Amino acid sequence: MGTLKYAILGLLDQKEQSGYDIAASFSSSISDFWNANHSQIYPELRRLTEAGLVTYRVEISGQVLERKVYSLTEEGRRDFLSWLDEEAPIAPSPKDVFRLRMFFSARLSPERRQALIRHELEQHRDRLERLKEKLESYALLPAEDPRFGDYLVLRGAVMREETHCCWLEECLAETM
Amino acid sequence: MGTLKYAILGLLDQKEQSGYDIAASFSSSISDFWNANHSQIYPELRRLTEAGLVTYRVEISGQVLERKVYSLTEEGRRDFLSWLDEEAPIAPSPKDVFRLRMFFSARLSPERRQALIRHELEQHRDRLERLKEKLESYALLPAEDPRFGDYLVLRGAVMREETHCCWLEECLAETM
DNA sequence: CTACTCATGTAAATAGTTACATGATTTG
DNA sequence: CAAATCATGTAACTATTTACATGAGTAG
Repeated sequence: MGTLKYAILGLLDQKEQSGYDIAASFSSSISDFWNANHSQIYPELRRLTEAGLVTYRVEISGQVLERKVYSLTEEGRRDFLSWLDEEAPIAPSPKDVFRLRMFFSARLSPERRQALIRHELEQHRDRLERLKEKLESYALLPAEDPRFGDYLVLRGAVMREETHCCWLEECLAETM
Repeated sequence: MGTLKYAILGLLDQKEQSGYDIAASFSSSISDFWNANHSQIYPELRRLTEAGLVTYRVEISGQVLERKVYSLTEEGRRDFLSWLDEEAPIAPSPKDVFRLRMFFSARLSPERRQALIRHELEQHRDRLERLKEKLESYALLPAEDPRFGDYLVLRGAVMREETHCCWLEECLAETM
């Protein structure tokens, strides 16, 4: 699909930044629906530069440390906006190792099945707490605010985790 | 992670079957949390055979058409059951192209943003209907039934889709 | 006899992870 | 001065997708 390309173009559309900054975004805000390591980002930035969709200037931090600050070209912005506007078919259901385990869980003892569910539930409750805290920092934003997209997806992530926890609790209850 | 390996071993643990059958499972029941094409399955079955985790016998359908029926070896079953019993750390949030688009959606006109959401919602409502119909065929199963895992994950898939539809409806409402 | 399903594979390309490799800058 | 963070890259491997390739069996 080449989605990484558009994730990067979209971040650069918001503000010019380095590969390192992009990697940092993928480990924080965006990590609730996309991620990529620097080892994937740097080569992609090279390809985007070669394709003329982004350019960079070199900044020096301190005495020598180089920092390549990337920004979109006209063509890059056009490409991004045209991707953003596409009505795509929905993605196949995401892969989920835990659900796979539950699918096969009739082969476990009731005790072990419950232990696995409890372990999963604990971790998802932590994630949910973290997300809720983040969400609080966004009061209800108007739809015109440039950060409205952030708010929508964060709200979606909270709902997703809440439902997942809820499902796990039901699984526990039904196996007791 | 090598999850495909355990998905295949788990299916073979349920009953002996061919690569073709496994591929069919990945396009139906299991597709709500895992999938793989036959081009990934056949090479994996070869590797599992070489590793001594599965064996096969050749069946002939009709006059000549060969069908390799795979089953678990003792070692294969041990390996599968030990994987099944592992308490693993939760997976990173799944990648989701639509959420990525929504994250950037401040760059769209309100009309286009709404059109994208409505398009997504229609498709997820269809998927939800299909899942609900499937779920009806499972009455409440006792936790001891070998098909109880199927029931749990199907219930989880319904909840996941319901929440996703719910989120999309909220997105629509808040942008109007 | 045509279209669909059964059945098995390989090849080539893209996507993604983990490890290797290096060195500067900042903070405590 | 040690540890964390800033900063950029490559190499090797694993995972996944799409396309190529072939042919038998079945139902209408």
